[in-house]
Amino acid sequence: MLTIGQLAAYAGVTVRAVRHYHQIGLLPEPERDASGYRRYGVTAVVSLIKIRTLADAGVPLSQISRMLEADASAFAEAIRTIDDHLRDEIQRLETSRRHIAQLTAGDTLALPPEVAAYLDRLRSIGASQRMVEAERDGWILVAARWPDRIVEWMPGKIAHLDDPQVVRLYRVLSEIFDGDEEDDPRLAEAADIMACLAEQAYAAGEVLHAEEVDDDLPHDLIDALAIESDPRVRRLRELMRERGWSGWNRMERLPKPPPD
Amino acid sequence: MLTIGQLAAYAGVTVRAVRHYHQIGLLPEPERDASGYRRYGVTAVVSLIKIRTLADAGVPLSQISRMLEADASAFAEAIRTIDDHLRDEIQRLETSRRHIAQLTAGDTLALPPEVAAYLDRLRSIGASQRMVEAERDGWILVAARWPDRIVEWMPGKIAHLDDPQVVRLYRVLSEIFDGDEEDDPRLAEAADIMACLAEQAYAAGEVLHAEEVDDDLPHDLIDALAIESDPRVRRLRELMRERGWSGWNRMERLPKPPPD
DNA sequence: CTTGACCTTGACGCTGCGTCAACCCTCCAT
DNA sequence: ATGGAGGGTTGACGCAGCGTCAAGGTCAAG
Repeated sequence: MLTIGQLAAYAGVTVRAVRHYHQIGLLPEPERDASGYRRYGVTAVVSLIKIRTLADAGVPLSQISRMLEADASAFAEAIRTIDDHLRDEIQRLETSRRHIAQLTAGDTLALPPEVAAYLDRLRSIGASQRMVEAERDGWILVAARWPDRIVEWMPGKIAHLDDPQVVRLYRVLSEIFDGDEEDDPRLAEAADIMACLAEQAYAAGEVLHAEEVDDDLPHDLIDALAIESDPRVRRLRELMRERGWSGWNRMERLPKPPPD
Repeated sequence: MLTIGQLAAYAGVTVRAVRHYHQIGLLPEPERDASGYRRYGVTAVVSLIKIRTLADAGVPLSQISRMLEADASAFAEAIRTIDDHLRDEIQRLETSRRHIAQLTAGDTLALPPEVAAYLDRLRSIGASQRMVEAERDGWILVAARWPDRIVEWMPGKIAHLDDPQVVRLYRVLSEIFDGDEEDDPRLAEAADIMACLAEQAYAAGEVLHAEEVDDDLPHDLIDALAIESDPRVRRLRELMRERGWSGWNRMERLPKPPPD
């Protein structure tokens, strides 16, 4: 007659595990001796070894009792099911590994490398750290909504940065937002450039029409993000409105210039 | 301002997950509106997306906040650690898959194929189902203790089954244990054969010496197993004792024939 | 006014045990 | 006889990451 410790040692498991198997009814509780100790016969050893064999192979404890009673075909079927689960789990983890290999701190987190390249380019033309971070967060919002299309958009965006007007715009905006003047006169200059760029884009037919995008939320969020990160964006929007454009990131020509 | 449902939908997670992140302090609790609803700003969206990006890559939630604040080198280090864990986990599961592929119902469970072959051979020479199952359980005990050495022992064991005496022995034992006679006369015949075989083995120097095996427990268990599966084994042991042999599975010549 | 879709907190469930806590039993050396 | 080490006993919480009720309060629309 064996004690629980001897049984566990023989089968290569912990005492706690054996008690757990009792609790869930996987291994029957044995008789107790006079002092209340569990006393095991050899059949318990054999059962426990079988249980561990299946458990080590990845069979969930809840299915082991069924499998020990199953006939060959039911057993094989159960094995297939479990193997499928294992395969799925391995795939999941391997996907995780591939993802994690792509991760870097800072700009590239939650963004495809194309966008990271765009942000690097932004920095190199003189955009401030704050500016780049704000852009990054905006693109994170876009990437979450259109993870595939964003990659198509980036080449155009990057090319756009060759335009001296755009460079000037980002520099001016950087200066404005790095300063703390409530009503910086350069806001007007920025608005002028943006209106001019919008005009060019409109002339080239590049302004998005409402139907092309199924969902306004990302743009609204980016708006909110910009305002949250610096309230002077609100003033910038007003200035754009005066110049006949509705927004600040997704521009639309206002139906009528408001009489002032 | 977004509700929790809108926030969750945008980031592609469940509402429950967002609340969980609040609970563990991963995502800060936002302000509440007049009715007690949580109201989220855009920064929460960006944070949540970053959190999901890391979580989807297999980063444990408990480490995500640290990683979001880490510099590039600490981040990379953390990534390595997590990747190592993922690799280990994948290996574990792949090991499980290899194990599970080997599993079959019945005889081969918890036994190497060599032993299964031995058991098949046993059946083919006329051993009864009960007999084979008892042998199987015994070998399970042995395999648990000496998983490597058992494979070396099997060829000899299988060859042993070519001996007509052994065949006769198993048939007689099968008949005895399939019947229900308390004191079957064939027990004596079985004992005679076993004694004879023991004599041959002893002469060939094949009897194990006590020092060769570091551990008696498996043999003791097999003894107990046999007695548990059929009490008449006890009688068989007595008969062996009368013939000058100590045991029934691991035999030793008794020091002196007891004067009767 | 009702209905249905959201929101709130609180709590248990899952998987397979690890790890106290607080106490009892046995055996061995002194 | 005694004391301590090394067993055993039940009971309970903890872990990871949420899913899933329960039992409500709120909001927008018909």
